[in-house]
Amino acid sequence: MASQRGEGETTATPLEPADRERARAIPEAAVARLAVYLRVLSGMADQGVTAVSSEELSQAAGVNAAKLRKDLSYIGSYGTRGVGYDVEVLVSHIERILGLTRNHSVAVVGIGNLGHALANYGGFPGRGFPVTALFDVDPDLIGIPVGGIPVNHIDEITAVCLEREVSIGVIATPPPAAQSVCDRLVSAGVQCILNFAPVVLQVPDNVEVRKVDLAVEMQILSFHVARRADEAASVSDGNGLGVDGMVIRP
Amino acid sequence: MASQRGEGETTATPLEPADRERARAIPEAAVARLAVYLRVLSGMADQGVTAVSSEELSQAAGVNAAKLRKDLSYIGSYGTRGVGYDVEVLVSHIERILGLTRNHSVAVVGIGNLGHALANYGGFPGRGFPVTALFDVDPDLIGIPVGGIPVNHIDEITAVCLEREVSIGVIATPPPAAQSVCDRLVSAGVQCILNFAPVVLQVPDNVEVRKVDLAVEMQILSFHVARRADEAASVSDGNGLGVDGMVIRP
DNA sequence: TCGACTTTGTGCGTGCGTTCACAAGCGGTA
DNA sequence: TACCGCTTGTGAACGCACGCACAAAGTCGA
Ligand SMILES: NC(=O)c1ccc[n+]([C@@H]2O[C@H](COP(=O)([O-])OP(=O)(O)OC[C@H]3O[C@@H](n4cnc5c(N)ncnc54)[C@H](O)[C@@H]3O)[C@@H](O)[C@H]2O)c1
Ligand SMILES: NC(=O)c1ccc[n+]([C@@H]2O[C@H](COP(=O)([O-])OP(=O)(O)OC[C@H]3O[C@@H](n4cnc5c(N)ncnc54)[C@H](O)[C@@H]3O)[C@@H](O)[C@H]2O)c1
Repeated sequence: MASQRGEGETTATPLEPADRERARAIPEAAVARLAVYLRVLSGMADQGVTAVSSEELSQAAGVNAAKLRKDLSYIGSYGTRGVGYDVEVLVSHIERILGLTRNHSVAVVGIGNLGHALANYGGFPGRGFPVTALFDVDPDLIGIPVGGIPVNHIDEITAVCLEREVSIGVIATPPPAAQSVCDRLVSAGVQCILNFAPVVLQVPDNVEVRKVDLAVEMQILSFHVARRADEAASVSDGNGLGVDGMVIRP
Repeated sequence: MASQRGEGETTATPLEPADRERARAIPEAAVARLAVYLRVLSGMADQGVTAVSSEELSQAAGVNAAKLRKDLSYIGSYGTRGVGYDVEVLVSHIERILGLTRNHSVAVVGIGNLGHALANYGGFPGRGFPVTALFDVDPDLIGIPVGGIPVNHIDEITAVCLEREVSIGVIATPPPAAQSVCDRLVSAGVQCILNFAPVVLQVPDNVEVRKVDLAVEMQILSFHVARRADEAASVSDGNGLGVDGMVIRP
């Protein structure tokens, strides 16, 4: 995958003033979808597709076509009426708005089960997020390379993060250590944090945190199971389990 | 109204009709937060805290106090004015609404880097989500126990899912296999899917999909880095804001 | 060159979610 | 018992986001 970057563009493309104001006004929800469009578009580009309509793209991305067009309009007018969008043009503009014209160095803290998976994962470097530093407290891990990067001791976090210009920190430690690790990342100058520990992190205003909480995801799914079961129960008899004849048809 | 403390409640607590209507009306966003409150409350309960005010709880959960109270009001009125909430009471009611009074059996498909981490993770069983089935296509993996569960071949997915009453399927395969795996899960009767593959899954209406997309998370972070950098640039850069029209929100 | 057709970009109504602000309700106290 | 201070629960206003529907704008063929 990975439509290669660093091709024709200058390494640090600053946004035009007009784009700057645009970027400020893009709704958070739209930003998340732009990232999805970008991936779909990259896939299309890899398959040699050069043009795409909002209808096609919206279906591939699983959203409403009007919403897609509105999302794209936040970043400018790069479509051609009557025709659609040029895939490469769209890719490059979304990348520019998302700040992907520059690489973002990633540090992973906590090289356990999850940390290993993240460090070994090949999907990030190809998308402009090279993992350049790994940290842990376990003496047995220090110095061992994981995914090609040797693990550093957490105490070296400030020096290493500064040296390697880490801009995104990933927390994959046990919950009790998460806040302390977060604090250390922040004082090392990291302003973006992706948190896997099921803990609500307290950070200063200038730091952006996103959390990935699998237990929460499952509980949301559970809620929908329950709601569905109740719906079924209130329609038919009081038994939603066991013998239903699997009536799922697309 | 079922307001009495129903301790000693049986494993399958059906929702009262009144609650059923409530549950249907809970905004999706609130459900996600309820799951967070639940975890914070569980932590408090473990530390012996028995009562909590909306102010305390909201700070621990990192949300606005008014929002927290509104969220809690969706599930009923279980607080005491002038005092606050009883931690255990709140825990049990949130669990009931989220459908956590019953266990949800989980199947993981794709036992690679990520699948191993998930299968080994101890955080799910403790929260009512026992992992009871693992699937892969790799012959070397079939039969090998991971986290105590032997890996089955993907071709056995229907039989095994039915037998073990799997209600949540987790997809951790490479992207090209994801849609096909999803289809097989669906035809095995699984109606809830958690997808780690960076692919937009197509599913029938009666199936609920949630996706965890790390690349998207990082790109959102990247967007904020870029926006912040531009902001800094426009402050030091005098001519940046000559553009007309566009109104910027504070 | 012109007209017909296609698809974008967006103004606008609608509905959901967030926030404010305060009355209602409860426990403690005199 | 009556009062006081505290916290909940919620009505109401607001703001954002979604999606419809259509004019604008371009392409293509004749
Ligand atoms: N494994 C999963 O599938 C999964 C799923 C959901 C959530 N999580 C969460 O992700 C986090 C990591 O999970 P895991 O399964 O990889 O745990 P793990 O126990 O396998 O690994 C944790 C690692 O963090 C290291 N560590 C501990 N304290 C540290 C500190 N102060 N500084 C740096 N490193 C430290 C440990 O040495 C260990 O290597 C946990 O918070 C867990 O709740 C994991
Ligand atoms: N590892 C990470 O940290 C990470 C991060 C983000 C996203 N992801 C995504 O998660 C998914 C899994 O990542 P990974 O690193 O574990 O990959 P992996 O290659 O280590 O493991 C994939 C596993 O899936 C199995 N598999 C392949 N086709 C299958 C099929 N049709 N049915 C069942 N099993 C099949 C393979 O045998 C392999 O064991 C990928 O889609 C990846 O993009 C992973």
